[in-house]
Amino acid sequence: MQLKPINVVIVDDHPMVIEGLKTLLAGETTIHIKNYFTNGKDTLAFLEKDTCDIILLDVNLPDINGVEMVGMILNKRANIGILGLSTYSEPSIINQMIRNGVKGYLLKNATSNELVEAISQVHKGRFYFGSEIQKILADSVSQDTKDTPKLTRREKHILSLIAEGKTTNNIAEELFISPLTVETHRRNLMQKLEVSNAASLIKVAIEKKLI
Amino acid sequence: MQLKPINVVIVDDHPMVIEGLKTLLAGETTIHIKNYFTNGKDTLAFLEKDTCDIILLDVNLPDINGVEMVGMILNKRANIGILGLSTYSEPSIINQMIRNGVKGYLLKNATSNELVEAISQVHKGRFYFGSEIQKILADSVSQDTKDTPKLTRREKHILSLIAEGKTTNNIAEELFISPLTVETHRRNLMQKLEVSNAASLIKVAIEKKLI
DNA sequence: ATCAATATACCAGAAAACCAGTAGATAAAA
DNA sequence: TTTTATCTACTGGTTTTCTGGTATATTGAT
Repeated sequence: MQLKPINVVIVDDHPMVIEGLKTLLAGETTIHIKNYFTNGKDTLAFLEKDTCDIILLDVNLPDINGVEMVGMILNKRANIGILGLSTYSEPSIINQMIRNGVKGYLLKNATSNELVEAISQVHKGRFYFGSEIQKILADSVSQDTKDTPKLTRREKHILSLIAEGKTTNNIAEELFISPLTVETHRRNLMQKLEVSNAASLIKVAIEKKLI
Repeated sequence: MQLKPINVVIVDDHPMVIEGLKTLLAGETTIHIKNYFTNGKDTLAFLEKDTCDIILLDVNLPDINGVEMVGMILNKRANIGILGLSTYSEPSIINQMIRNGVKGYLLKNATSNELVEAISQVHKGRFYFGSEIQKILADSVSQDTKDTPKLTRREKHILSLIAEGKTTNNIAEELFISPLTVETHRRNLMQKLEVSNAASLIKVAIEKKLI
């Protein structure tokens, strides 16, 4: 019945992990490990000529940054499903990976069942994020928002106008208020977000999702 | 066998959509529509006292912004799975919703099958994003990166220092170069990203994932 | 009705950023 | 080797932002 097994490529600089994955997937007739690589360069070279269904991609490769790697792979072969792999789980990295197009994420202590489940889900075009990962993502969101100072409606509005590159005078004209008032709001914004200029104001505002 | 149907609450300001959803789900014995609301306030009031498994949440509510709504719901009841619903599909909104914690996203033209599939996947703790949504997300990523001007290594470095709130002089000291040189880089950065001040420089740099 | 929060407004000086134009040094690619 | 890109640096002037104060009108909530 399994005429077409799922072709998987493993990318991880740690040979032990590769062996582990091979063992975990050994019994699965639906999954075929087509190849494995220990760095980004070789993987990309492989993808020049050949392809696969799923790539298990370690986040910490020696040569190429994991996040960029995702983009590069999908640039070449948009229909490969990428499953991120890592030992730890830093929320910001996971977030970036997702934004760049990974279809799933696994910790390296995943069980055989999880692994198979993840691969088959992603192969079906779905996403797979285990419960630990979901928890981590949820925590990172609440953490972001917890120590966010409250901005007034007016402040939020002016903040977004600053982000658009408008000057104090521009904003004053647009809102029919005095430039001096805009200045005050500007100052209050910087004080609340604990920064000392507009550039970092925008950075932390975006980090804290105020824009 | 279905002792515990999945309890679903529908939130949409358009009664027609609510009716449509009720009809589409009518035959499903595994899914029970527990309640429905046409605005955010009522929904939150309901969640004060009662709960459910899944919320089908329209993005364009009359009173509360859809993105914020997600946060508010999860704040009260973290284990409710939220499925975003909308007619159109603006990538940035979908991205925001996901970051705030929706577990899935559906277009309002979804078929009955998709709907049931989405609800049951999310109820199992998985994500559900239909192929259209995945395509939209993928496009938005490639669109972001396609018209991104190339920054030199030095420029990227200085860009990130600007984002940290450092002044031209600070940066010059840190890099052991003339403030005048930093000024030049600064200008080139603004020119490349087509902005006229540091605030918007940071904004578009983050949008284009250069930071 | 009163209190707290918000939005408004001002002065004045210092610091930093922005604009326009130019140009030498170096390093990498054609 | 010539070209191209990058990094470096300058002059001089204008605009904007930042800092440290102060202060009144308006609004929302108790």
